Amino acid sequence: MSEARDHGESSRPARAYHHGNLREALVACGIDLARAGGPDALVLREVTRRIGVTPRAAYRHFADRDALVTEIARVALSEMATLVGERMTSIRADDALEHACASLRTLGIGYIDYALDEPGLFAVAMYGLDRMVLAKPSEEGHAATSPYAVLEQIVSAFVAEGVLAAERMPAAVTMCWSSVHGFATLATQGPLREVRRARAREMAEEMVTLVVDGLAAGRRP
Amino acid sequence: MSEARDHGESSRPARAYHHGNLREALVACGIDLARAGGPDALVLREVTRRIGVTPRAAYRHFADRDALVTEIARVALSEMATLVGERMTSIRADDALEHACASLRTLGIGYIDYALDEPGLFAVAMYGLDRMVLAKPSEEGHAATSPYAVLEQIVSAFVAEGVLAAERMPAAVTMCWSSVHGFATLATQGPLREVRRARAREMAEEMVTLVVDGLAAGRRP
DNA sequence: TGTACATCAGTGAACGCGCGTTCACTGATGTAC
DNA sequence: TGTACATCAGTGAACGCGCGTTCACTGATGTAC
Repeated sequence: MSEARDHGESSRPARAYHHGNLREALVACGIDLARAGGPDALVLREVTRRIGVTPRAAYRHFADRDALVTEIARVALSEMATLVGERMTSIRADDALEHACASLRTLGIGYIDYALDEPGLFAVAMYGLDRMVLAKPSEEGHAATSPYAVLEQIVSAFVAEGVLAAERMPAAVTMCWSSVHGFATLATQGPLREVRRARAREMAEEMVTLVVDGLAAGRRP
Repeated sequence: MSEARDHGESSRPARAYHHGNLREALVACGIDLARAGGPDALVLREVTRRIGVTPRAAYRHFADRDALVTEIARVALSEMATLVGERMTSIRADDALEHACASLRTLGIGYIDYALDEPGLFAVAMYGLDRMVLAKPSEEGHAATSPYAVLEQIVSAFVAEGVLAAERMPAAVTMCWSSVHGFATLATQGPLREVRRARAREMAEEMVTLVVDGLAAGRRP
């Protein structure tokens, strides 16, 4: 809900020739299509058709369809990050371990919630996920934006609290991400598609709890 | 490797008109295409082209493209089940808990191995996964064929051994499946695509170990 | 053992569709003087 | 303040592609008698 969200057609009287902000309109409309039908529905011609502009016009703003898809993936990813980020700020906890647990829960549930609420955008977001991981957290200034960097940070807190062996950290990160991503995928595009939304949320919460508790209870004698 | 695997063109002199076993040839060739490029590469016209038969001929054996895709998903799923099943038979363990742990590891790693070895077929298999879950294990006679049923059986052993609370079983099943499926998806179609195969296998083993150990160490005081 | 005929398993050509992308263009905008 | 002109942001029509699917058909096969 943070970026370009309203259609160009509504904002201005739409001058005959120069649209004004066609690029933003293309992205906004692309988001609508992606939301409704995932990556396959993100058809360049349909986007221009809806805006009431020639297909060719899109090429003034994007090199090709792929560039548009990538841009929308970026927006979706940042929407998800915003959702998680907002929830994260309201976490209050007494000790550090408790805080880490709550953060991990919030991150996992947030990831899944976004997928359940916006399955189409979630599917497109996976398209742009590549750079999310490959960029090392230390390399980028705004590490906190990337969900993956946030995950690493939280799990490292478990290590700092002596609850998780340092050498197990990579595996723990992988497990957290895989389980949450896997659930989101199964519930969104896979066999759990038929499960009612409310029930899916319950299942997600139980699963995330199990993951987090498993990690927190790993204290060695 | 269990079902139809060789091309029709190689097996017989290929009579001019009647192909002989076109249906099997369609499936075999479809598998080749799916293996090479996933669901999108599974193009009906291309299949018939390769076999050297009119597109129309396919409709003698399949209602439409979707029926062919479904059939290939079924084959892929059964290949995966076979792979896991074979590995499962060679498990030896002293006590029941140890056996359950080894089984769970084998199942998880097998699932991921199949995805890593056959990413295209894995992607198509997800297409046919729906019925795998929705069919309750008790309802079907050959419950052991479905990976999901096997998973439920193994996890229930953890409950029987008093290591896992009965009310947590559904969440545990979900977690196992999600983490393994999520990893397979990330490593196959997602951001972990770039990771070298050997490294991906290492990561998978570490992660599965973490999951299984977490479940086994859940003994309550 | 030979023939008639129903059935089976393909042919060959075409339909309509919608896509991404490219062509040479023209109308609108804003800046220099 | 007015005009010339470069630049920007679109138009409109078309290209080639490949897909899934349907038409009326014909050659091969096997069974009944």
